[in-house]
Amino acid sequence: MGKKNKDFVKEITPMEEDFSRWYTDVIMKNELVDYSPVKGFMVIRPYGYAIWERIQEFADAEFKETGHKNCYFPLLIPESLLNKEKEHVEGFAPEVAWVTHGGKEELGERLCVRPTSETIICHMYKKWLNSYRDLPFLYNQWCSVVRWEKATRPFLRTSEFLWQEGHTLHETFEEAQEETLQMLDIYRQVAEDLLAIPVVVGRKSDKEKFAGAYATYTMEALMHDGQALQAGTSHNLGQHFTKAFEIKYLGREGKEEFPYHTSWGISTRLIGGLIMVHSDNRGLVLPPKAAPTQVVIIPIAQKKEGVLEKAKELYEKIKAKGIRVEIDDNPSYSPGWKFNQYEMKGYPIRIEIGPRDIENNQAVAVRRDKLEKEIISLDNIDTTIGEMLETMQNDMFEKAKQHREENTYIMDSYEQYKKDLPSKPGFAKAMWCGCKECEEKLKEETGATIRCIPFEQEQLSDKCHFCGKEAKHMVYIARAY
RNA sequence: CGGGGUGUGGCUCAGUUUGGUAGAGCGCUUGGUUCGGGACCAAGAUGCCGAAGGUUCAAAUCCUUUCACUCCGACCA
Repeated sequence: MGKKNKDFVKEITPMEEDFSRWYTDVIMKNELVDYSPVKGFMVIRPYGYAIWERIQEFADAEFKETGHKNCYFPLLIPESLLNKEKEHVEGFAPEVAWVTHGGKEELGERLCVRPTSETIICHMYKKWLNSYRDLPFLYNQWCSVVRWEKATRPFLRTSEFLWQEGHTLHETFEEAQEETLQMLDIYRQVAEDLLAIPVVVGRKSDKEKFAGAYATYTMEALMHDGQALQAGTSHNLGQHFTKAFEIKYLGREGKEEFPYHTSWGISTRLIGGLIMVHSDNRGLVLPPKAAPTQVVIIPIAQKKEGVLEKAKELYEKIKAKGIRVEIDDNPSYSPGWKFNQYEMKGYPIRIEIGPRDIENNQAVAVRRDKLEKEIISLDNIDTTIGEMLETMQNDMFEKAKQHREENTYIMDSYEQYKKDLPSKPGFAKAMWCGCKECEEKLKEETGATIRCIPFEQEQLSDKCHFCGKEAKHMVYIARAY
């Protein structure tokens, strides 16, 4: 025994040493993704995709619960459609990919690979909407979009990413606003209840809002290294697109009306957030609800009589409880090897069962976030494990929340902030007058941006931290991914 | 787009300065002994040394060209 073959061991760069290397190591060594032949694109491997499926399942259930239906729109959008909403084209123009040929023929009109689907969906909605009786339109699609990025990182920023985009039409502004906020709250639940990532919810500044939106709402999470991550957005698009696309209907008063429009999305970026918030130097740590497999059973000395049988019995018992469980009875790896593998992969709970345990009617359970061995009785083991998973989920959320709070502070003065920023990353709360000049100055001088104007406001001062004029909002500021 | 770096079995690399016909560890295959924190023994399989051209009796190694990837700065969910 011993750690002889250490060359082969998949050591992960410690995050204190190089956060970015650490992140890549965790992703690559756990085989979540692989690099594709086309630069900036990513191949999502089965384990990475399984995490995405957890998110999909959770979010989709919420969408259905609130009356939404899924559909699918084409990948390619004619240039003329994209051009219909001016701010929108300008916002996305630098990063769209174009298709110019079909077979050998050059196309009369270029087609863009969707960077988002507002335009093509509006084009269809125009055909589908006739009367106020048809409203609301509550549709969503799960798909991928392409944005030609210069610098990419797996999950956080890739040229193609999987996401979900919901697009709704409503009779009134208020209804659209309600929908926008409702969907943001569902996203908050995905982040907090499923992924155990605490988020700050609020509105984006005009500078940071979606190209063509009336208002953009966001949830912002804080990563281990003190940088912020925009984890989901919901836009109230007003009538910008519906007017540009001439989506009209006959209203209650017999007059032609333009509906109010929303769109909202979350993407595989959430997986990047999940990794950066919870994981450690040994690899992934997955919250139980988001983990593809929640429990792995490792039989010890499995050739000895009764061990494998007992392990299988445990497996069946735990599985019957609705817990996602696996058993690893591969004889060619030692238990120590397996322990390390599953720790790296972030399996929430590992159960060891060997001859000694069977004699004592017990098993050893280890929680991935704590890594402490705990002896549990085989009686009611299914219930015990169920409870452990639940506690673990809550503990992970609390731990992340505590980290965020420890790294959130009130900006003293802007001058001081500039000095402190390199050594003190995290969320800074500050007052802002609302003008674009202050916002641009901040970005230019520090690289940090106004992440959002949180719904939960605090009156820190009545003067803008940047220009000293009358303050309108309290904002969260951070460097972002 | 500017600056640096790297291309050698599946992976991580050595070998390049000073040319001499391809190396290591791990992984993989087969068999056996093991199994409570990265086991061991034995026997195997795997390479147009990123690509093209040149110099030479001889090139992974020297020269030229080219391609790819990667890191750091400007832009972005």
